[in-house]
Amino acid sequence: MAQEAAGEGRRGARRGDILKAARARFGREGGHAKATMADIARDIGVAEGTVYLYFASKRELVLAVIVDWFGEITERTAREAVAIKTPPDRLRFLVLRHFDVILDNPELYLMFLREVRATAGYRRSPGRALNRRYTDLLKETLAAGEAAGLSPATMRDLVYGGVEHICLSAIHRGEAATLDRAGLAASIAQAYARAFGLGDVQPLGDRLRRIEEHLGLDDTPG
Amino acid sequence: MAQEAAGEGRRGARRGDILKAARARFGREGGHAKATMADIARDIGVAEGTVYLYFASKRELVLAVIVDWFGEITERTAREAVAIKTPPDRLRFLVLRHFDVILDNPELYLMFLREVRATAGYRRSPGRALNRRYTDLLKETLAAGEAAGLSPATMRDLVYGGVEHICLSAIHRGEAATLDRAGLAASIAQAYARAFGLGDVQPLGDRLRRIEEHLGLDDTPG
Amino acid sequence: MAQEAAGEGRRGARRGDILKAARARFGREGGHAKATMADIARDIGVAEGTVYLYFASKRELVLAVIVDWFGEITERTAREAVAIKTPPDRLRFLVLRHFDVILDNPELYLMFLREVRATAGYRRSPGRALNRRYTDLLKETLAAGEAAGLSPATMRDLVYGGVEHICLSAIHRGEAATLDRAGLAASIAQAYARAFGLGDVQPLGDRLRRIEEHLGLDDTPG
Amino acid sequence: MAQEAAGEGRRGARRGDILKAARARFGREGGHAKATMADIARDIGVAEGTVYLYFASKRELVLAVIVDWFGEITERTAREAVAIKTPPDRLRFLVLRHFDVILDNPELYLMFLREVRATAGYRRSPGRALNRRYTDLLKETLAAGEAAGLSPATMRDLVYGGVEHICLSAIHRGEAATLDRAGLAASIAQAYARAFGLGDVQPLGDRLRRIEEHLGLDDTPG
DNA sequence: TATGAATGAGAATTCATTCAT
DNA sequence: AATGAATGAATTCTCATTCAT
Repeated sequence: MAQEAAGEGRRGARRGDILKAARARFGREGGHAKATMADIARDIGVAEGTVYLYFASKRELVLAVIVDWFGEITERTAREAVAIKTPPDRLRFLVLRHFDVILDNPELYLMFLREVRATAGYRRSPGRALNRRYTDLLKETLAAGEAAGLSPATMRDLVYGGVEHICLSAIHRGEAATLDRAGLAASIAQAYARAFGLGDVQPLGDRLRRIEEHLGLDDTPG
Repeated sequence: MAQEAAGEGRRGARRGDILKAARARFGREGGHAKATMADIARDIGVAEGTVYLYFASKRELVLAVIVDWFGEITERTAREAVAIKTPPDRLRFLVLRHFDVILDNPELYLMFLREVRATAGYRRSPGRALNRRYTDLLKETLAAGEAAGLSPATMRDLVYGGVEHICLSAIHRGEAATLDRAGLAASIAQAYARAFGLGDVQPLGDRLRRIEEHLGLDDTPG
Repeated sequence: MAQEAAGEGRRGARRGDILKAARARFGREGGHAKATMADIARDIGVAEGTVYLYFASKRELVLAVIVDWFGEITERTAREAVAIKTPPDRLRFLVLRHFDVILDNPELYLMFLREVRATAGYRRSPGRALNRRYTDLLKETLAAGEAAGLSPATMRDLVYGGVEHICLSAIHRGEAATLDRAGLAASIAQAYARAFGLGDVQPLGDRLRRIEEHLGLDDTPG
Repeated sequence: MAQEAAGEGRRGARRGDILKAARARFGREGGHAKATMADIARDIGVAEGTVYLYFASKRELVLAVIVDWFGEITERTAREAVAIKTPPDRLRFLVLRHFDVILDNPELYLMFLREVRATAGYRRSPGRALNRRYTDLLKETLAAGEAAGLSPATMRDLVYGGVEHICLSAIHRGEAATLDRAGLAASIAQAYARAFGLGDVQPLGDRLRRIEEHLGLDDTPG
């Protein structure tokens, strides 16, 4: 039972210590490139060789940290998402969550982008499954939409890509801290809902037209 | 005047040779990380030290290559974009162009993402102005639309981020070559047009104002 | 008695398991340098520390494997050699056997060359006695010869060195498998028999001279 | 002209310094395994990186040292050998020379055996040609003799293998210094001359043919 | 007897940058 | 303007051996 928790037991505990120390180091400015195996070993008071008893190489440790981190996020996100019933609300929730994921751990996210996603063997990596579970939450939500010519996967890429880009831009401008995550998430979710014909969101133009007609205003004044 | 042309004069010619060789090296698999200053010097038959007479450091050379590359793209895109009158068509054109930019030179684009945009001093860098001119083409196009709560800059980020994400995903899956760029660009442009209310004959804001005036509502409520 | 058999008793059995696993590992491409103590322990399902209860160090295990291996070979060779009565036949037999020893276990033989024979303490090592018994079989055979100025030990070194060199050359050329061991052994044994005046082998030149004289042919025609 | 000497010129001089320092280090007890690149660099007062400007890796340096050493030996041996006319004398000379080569630089010789000859790519390596030139001196000498069923290459292997074995045995016994090289060389050369029918005024084959013709025997019996 | 987690020293290699000529 | 030889810091990974349990 304790074994099952994958964090108990002498071996599991030590492995957990290493992962924790590594995540902290990798999360610092400069990311995993600046962190050395010696640093991590020293942080938890073991010999360098000891780290290699648990992770065969630095790259493996990097990947393990990401899997570990993404696992937590996915777990939590999936748990919370089920409580949100309507697609538009769920979309807003997932967009906001992605803002949090990136802005709270930019270095880890960049590490994921560069080291995991950009890897040839990624499709079969253990990280792949986790990431898939995470992004599938959005894909399923978007599948409720009815966008002409766009597959759910493409819609998902558009959403995550857009959020990612906004976050990285903000980080680069040094405005990450002051970003109105919730507000942006709401606006963006609404925009995408319109884009993908999600929920009962009706194109703004159509709604305006109805009002204009009702009021007897010309279609194209002056 | 000859200097202005940036390609005239003995000095300009040599500088151009270096830029060309560097762009070729940086564009290869592995990008600029795998390319050494010695490689570049050897390619054009000069000594290593000579490169430093034109570029103070490798980083500076990297930035110069990007500015050079982006300059060409921006020039061409701006020239071609003016011929396209309606915002929806222009949006589709710019989306397709971004697909081409990334998929034709993935290594250079990644270099731009990591090395240029991710730089503290980016805002004042010469590359910044060029990139701004490039992305402003889209920003202006999108400004014609009006989505509640989204600034033109944010809309632009959403569009470019989405395209970027789709391209990188395709590259990672090894499906970059078979991507239906034109088809995807059309669908995506349409989706964003819906998202941002683009393509309506008249900007939503103007129409709303007319309605508000007609109803005798205040200009700035609450 | 049980101890003497070196294979009886709980302790003897485990020791034997380790030796067997080590010999297999050491015999692989790369030899003992590539084999780790952990490999060997894992092969027989014991902990690394356990191996050290039977062999004080890796070096000791290496030596024990060689003694073990050479013991078998010597035993068998001595047993079979007694049946061969004439020195020339015995020489051929021992040459062929040496081809077999080296070509069937090149890695073990190289290990013997480098690790055992090249050791300062070799003369007193347990392996020394065995190897001596093995090579003495040849030395005694050659002692029957009457070579001017060559001690039996030197003659033995010449023979074994020659065979060794031919085998290693063949291995390096990748021709070890196609070597005509028996044929080569016969020719080589005959050459050495002539060299050392062994048995009734008379120098070819002398025999020819007798024939030439008998036929009345000139010594140096044309 | 100075360039031709392959040791002149600034670059050649530095390369020569490194080779010299490396040969000295590799020749010490423990051989090249114990010598570090840092040792060699320090010996001649340059930075570690400098060594890598002349030799791409430690292995390449090892091979270069061997080629350099063997080149000298071959040059000298070939030069001196031409003055010795009769095969038996030449055989004795080459045997003695091999004693000198091994006993004067046992560590370098072992390095050659392990690192060069035992290498898959050896046949095409630059060292191969040199070694071939060296051993061919003996092969040609032995070709004058005729031993039933033994190719000149095999005869050469027997000779060099025998000498090698005697030397290594002497080294291992700590008797290398007191070895009577000249005396042994004479006896051994004589033994091999007998073995291979060398030293007879006329090749055995020719004499046999004459006898066969005299007796009216067929050219190709059986 | 057996375990197996922990140790820790040790060495090759890269490459942007400099500066004397 | 051009050369190109020299620099040297910086980090990963291996594995025989030990010893507390």
